[in-house]
Amino acid sequence: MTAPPPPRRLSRDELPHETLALARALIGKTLVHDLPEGRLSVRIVETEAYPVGDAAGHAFIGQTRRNATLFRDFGHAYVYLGYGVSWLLNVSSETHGVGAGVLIRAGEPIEGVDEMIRRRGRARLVELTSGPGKLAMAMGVDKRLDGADFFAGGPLWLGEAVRPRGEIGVSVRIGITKDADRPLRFYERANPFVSGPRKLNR
DNA sequence: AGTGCGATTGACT
DNA sequence: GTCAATCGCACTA
Repeated sequence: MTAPPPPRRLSRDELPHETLALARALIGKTLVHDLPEGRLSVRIVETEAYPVGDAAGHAFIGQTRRNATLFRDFGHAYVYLGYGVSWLLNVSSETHGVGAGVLIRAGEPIEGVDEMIRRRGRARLVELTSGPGKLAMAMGVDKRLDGADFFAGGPLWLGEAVRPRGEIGVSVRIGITKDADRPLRFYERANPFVSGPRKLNR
C-alpha cells in the first residue's frame, strides 16, 4: 500500500472570503487534522453558507461569547455544540467584525480511516462523516479547536483538492427554521457521503 | 435561578 | 417514518 500524496496547504488568499463563494469553493477541498495518532483527512463534499444578516445564523443576534469566532477574520474554526450532543465545525468568512461562516456538513474519508472508525464506533464507511456531527467526531474536532486558524500552520488546515470535483448541487439548508427557503446548501451530486434525504441530493 | 431551544444523531416502530 | 437524549447558551426575572 502506498500512502496518497499529501495535499498542499492552501493559503488564506487561495479561497474566496465571501461566504457563498466560499461554501461553493470548499466542495472538493481537503480538510486535514494532524494528530499524534496520525493524519485524519476528508474530501469536503457538503457545506452550508450562513451569510451576513441571515436569521438562521448564530451571528444574527450579535456577537456573544459563544459565536465570537464567527466575527473573526476569514479562516478561523468556529466550533460549537449542537443539540447538546454533537460538535459542529465552521469556517469563519468575510472580515474581522463581520459575523458569518460556512458549516462543513460532510466529507469523504481519505486518510486515517481506521482511526475514524475507532472514534466513531462505527465500521461502515458511509456512517463515518456523512453529517456535521459525525464529521467532527471522526476528525477529532471539539471545542478545543474553536478559534483555531486554518492558515497559520496549525494541526487543523485546509488543503488543495485531491481530485477533480463533480457537479455541484444546491438546496435549502437542513434542520433550520428561520430563513429556511434560501438555497445556501452546496454538495457534490451523487456522492454517497453527502448527508440528508436523497431527494435533496439530486 | 429558571426556562426554552436548537446549523443532530441514533435507536426504534 | 417518529422521537428521545442532552447541555451550553441566551434570555427573563
